[in-house]
Amino acid sequence: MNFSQKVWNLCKKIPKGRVSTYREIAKALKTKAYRAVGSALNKNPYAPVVPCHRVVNSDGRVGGFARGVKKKIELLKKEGIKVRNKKIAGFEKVFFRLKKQLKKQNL
DNA sequence: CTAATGACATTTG
DNA sequence: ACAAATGCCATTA
Repeated sequence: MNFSQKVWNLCKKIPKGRVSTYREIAKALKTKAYRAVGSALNKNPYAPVVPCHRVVNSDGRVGGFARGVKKKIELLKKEGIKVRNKKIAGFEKVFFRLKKQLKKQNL
């Protein structure tokens, strides 16, 4: 499994109404390649399969999106996440901690 | 193999 | 708080 494959796999596990960060994904993969995570998501061929719009920057900003940041924000709002000025409202509340949550999910 | 790039993160001015 | 510069890792040319 390639790095990108792992990234997409983790992205799929982000529940609706929650967001994660590139940094957390990288950490979950035991690496610091958050840049590579972003790149992988950018070129992700499983557009509808992988909810890549739920991945944001570590400081709570929405970051970028292949089809336009605006689109990403719209999608997030549809999921129930409030976005103000390109920033996630209650970021800490909707933040999905990959490491912990995945552990609970697996057991 | 070397160089350049990016949906980032951190530090500095 | 904002903008710019630097570092980072995987991918791609």
